[in-house]
Amino acid sequence: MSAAKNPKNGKEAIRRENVATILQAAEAVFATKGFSGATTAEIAARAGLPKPNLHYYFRTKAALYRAVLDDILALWLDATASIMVEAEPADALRRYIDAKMTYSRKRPFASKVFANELLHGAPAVKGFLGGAMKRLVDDKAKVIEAWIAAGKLAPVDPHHLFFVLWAATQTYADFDCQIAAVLGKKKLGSGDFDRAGETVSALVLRGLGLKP
Amino acid sequence: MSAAKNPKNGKEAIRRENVATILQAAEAVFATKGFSGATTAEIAARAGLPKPNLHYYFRTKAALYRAVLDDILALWLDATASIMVEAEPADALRRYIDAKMTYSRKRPFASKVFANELLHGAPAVKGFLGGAMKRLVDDKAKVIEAWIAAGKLAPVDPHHLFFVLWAATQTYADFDCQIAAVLGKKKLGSGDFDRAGETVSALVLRGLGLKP
DNA sequence: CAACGTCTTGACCATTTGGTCAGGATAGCA
DNA sequence: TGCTATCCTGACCAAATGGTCAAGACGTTG
Repeated sequence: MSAAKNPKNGKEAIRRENVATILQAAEAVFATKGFSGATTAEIAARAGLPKPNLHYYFRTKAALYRAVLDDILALWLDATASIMVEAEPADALRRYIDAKMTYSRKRPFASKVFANELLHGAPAVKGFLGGAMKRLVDDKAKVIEAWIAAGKLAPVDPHHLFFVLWAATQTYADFDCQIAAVLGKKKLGSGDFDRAGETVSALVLRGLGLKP
Repeated sequence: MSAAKNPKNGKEAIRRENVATILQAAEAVFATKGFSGATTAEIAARAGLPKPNLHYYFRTKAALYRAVLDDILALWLDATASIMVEAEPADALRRYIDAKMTYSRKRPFASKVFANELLHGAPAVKGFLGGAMKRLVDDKAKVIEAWIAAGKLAPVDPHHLFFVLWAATQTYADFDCQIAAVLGKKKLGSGDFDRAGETVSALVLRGLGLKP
């Protein structure tokens, strides 16, 4: 096995590692500073690399931003896995809320970068929103409608249900500092996220006529 | 009555008008570009003034941002008016949701500026969050708890209830482009906001054991 | 081991941008 | 009418920042 084919050694490994390091640093900086506020110098410093080296891997700041965003979009499409006709509604929704809440706790930077992108009109992901994401949501909305038609769920607009679920879960990542401040804490702990998940689940499930 | 005391004429009126125009332009630009992405040149252009004139009224970009933010914080503290012990829970909550949703529809820029500020760690409003806002929310949380104690409401963590309500209503201002894209529309119309308000109200009220 | 392609980096550049300044215009007032 | 305070603005500047470049280091391969 040549080094070129073994990802653990050689230049291929160097590239892989550096790209990963840069993406991670970039996600953090874009999350806390926004696209315009982030500087390539800061990202490079956080990645522990000289700036020109960063530009060697990603020619422009915009290209780096796109790469970070692409990573995040991939995450997005997964979480809905539990929503399928065969599943028990209460179970599926509980799982979905839990998945989204976990994502907010574990990948807050990703959520923030995405939120920031949306806030500014989604210049870089408009295509995704109206394309892959719309198709996915339309699809899952049909599942909800099927549940309603089967009398398993109180009538509700499925799309708006999703908007509420996204908002209620992502708010704990995006606006964590507000929530922490109002709760009188310095930072949110896993206990807060548990409580949040329970509250959202209880509200939504009972709101849909299901047993929490 | 001297001109100086009559706000409709004279230099005082000029100042008032220019300040208002600048604040409005700034709110729009800060909302769509963020603090770092906004340029004083663009704000000035939008306000129809030369840049140095803008700096005449607001010495620095940061000062202008603070002024915009202060306007927004004032709005924030009002919406909760309907939450009081004497009120009927279902009625009060419906009103609150409606007020927040209206605010999302009518003042989307304000919501976005605030969201942007929170996303970036609230450097400029941390004091407000842990101060006036925390006190207000703690106060309103006691009202919710009183309702629960009186058996008018299913048990729920009052703070997290508020977080969910904020998220569910503000998402229609902050992330409008995502919602529009998923709904297959160019822009959200008042019909969408109506439907959103109904959905949130129905979910939350039933979720709290109330009649929607 | 030599030659080649990939990676690394200090120094540098052009542009953007927040902010300044000096002097002119204008409103209010004696 | 003339004096003062406020308002307006074209021209300008220093700092920050995205991006470049040329030269050197390093791993890989024939």
